Amino acid sequence: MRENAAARRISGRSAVDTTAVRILDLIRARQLNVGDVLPTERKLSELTGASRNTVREALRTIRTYGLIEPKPRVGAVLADGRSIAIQNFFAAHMDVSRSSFADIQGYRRIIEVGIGDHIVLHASNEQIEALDEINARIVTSRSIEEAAENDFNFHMALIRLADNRMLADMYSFLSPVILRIMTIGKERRPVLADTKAAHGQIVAALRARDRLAYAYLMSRHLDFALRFLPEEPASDSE
Amino acid sequence: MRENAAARRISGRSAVDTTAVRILDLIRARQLNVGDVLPTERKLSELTGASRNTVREALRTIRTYGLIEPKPRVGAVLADGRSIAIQNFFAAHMDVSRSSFADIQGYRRIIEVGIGDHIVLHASNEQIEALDEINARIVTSRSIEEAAENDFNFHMALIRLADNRMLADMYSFLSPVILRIMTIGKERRPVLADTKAAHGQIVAALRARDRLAYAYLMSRHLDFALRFLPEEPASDSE
DNA sequence: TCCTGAATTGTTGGACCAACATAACGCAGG
DNA sequence: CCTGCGTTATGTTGGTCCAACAATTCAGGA
Repeated sequence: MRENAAARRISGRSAVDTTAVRILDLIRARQLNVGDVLPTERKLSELTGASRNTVREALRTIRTYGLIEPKPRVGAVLADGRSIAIQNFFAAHMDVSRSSFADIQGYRRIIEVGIGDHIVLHASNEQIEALDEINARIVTSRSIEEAAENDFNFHMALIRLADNRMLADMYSFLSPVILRIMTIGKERRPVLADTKAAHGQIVAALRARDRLAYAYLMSRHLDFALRFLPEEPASDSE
Repeated sequence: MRENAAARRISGRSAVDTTAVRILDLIRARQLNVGDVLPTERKLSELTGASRNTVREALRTIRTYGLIEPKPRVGAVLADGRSIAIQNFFAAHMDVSRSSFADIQGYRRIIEVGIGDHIVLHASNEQIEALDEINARIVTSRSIEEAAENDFNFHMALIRLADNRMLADMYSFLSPVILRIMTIGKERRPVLADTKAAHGQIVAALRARDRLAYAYLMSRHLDFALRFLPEEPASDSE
């Protein structure tokens, strides 16, 4: 145990860090994949020579990365929690509230116009049809909140067609703010049919694989929404 | 204490999670900034009603986010370890999902191509000239890291011309990973003159206010970079 | 200036709990 | 007597807590 501490000192890292590295090495060495289980904490304690508390702190680190999900009775399960982990990272580091509505809408515009090329080139006809289905739900909304949610779902489905996890993660991270923007917009101008029509045109452009039309229509659609937003920044959500 | 744990169980979260949230709330409530110190673990244990081990696990989570750095004798210090934290985060995930690099490059492409319109319409000639200046520094780089940094600075300057806070925040958030991608790319193919030339063409397109040329050149530039990324990136460094 | 002591994190070992899965057991019915 | 089923005992595991010691660092006094 004492020489363990010495080795730790040499490597410059704490026992928890070295333990975390060892566990990650173990995962790599055993070629574990998502769904496989890690040895129990007590076993890991034996394997690494560290105490169970140290192992737990190391596992906590790996867990924060979204790589494992502990399951009682069976052990830690290799997970694919990348999305959630990224969202937590964003939440911990970025202060969305300091951005203005215009900023976020501008960001959306760059993104949603920008993904047009990829969608036109790679999306299947079925996927595009599915967009129509989602779009149809907007006019059935019973409340403004529900309408905003349906609106967001349409745009989120579009984002997903871009086939880029980072993008999807960022969007779901921003979803509360975007929903808030949409809600405010619909409060000021509650014409769901117009929104549905605009979405419909966008889908039609995709169906025709017309990237220029898509870019134009999407850009106009988002600009239009911006026109009905107040100047204030996105203060306190939730 | 026992009923405390029970209440936590009911709230759906673990004691560690709620403790982490409470500590983050504490940081926010006290308006703590980088360099300020958190209460000691024992104090936090009293404040949150959780045991010291639980507090330690919560602190470990926050630490993994790079928000604090523990210092013996004084307590945890609010830190700006974002870069390292994000690098570690992606390093931990590269082994699992190899598509991360492609994801990020795809994201960059959407963004950097997408901001062309705004730059062409709103950037001043002086701002565009400044890009040339930044670009010139690339060939003076003395090391690969410095070259990557100069490369990134050029792209970051472009992003800033988009005049969108959310965008700039996202980019600086991702900067550690982008820098790493650039470093790897330059290690494989260290031709700085080519990069400078590609950047120069992009700036020329902006100067001519030619948005189509910009989109084409930028898209090609980023695709080109992607071609020199390994299939299995980020094999253990340091 | 140097040194002692105190405070704090780092680490360890141990303990208990709740949840859960499995094995062992007992009982009714054939 | 055997078989099948429901029930109970048992063991394992993560979650939490406690007490103790080592290592480090700083404050303050000799």
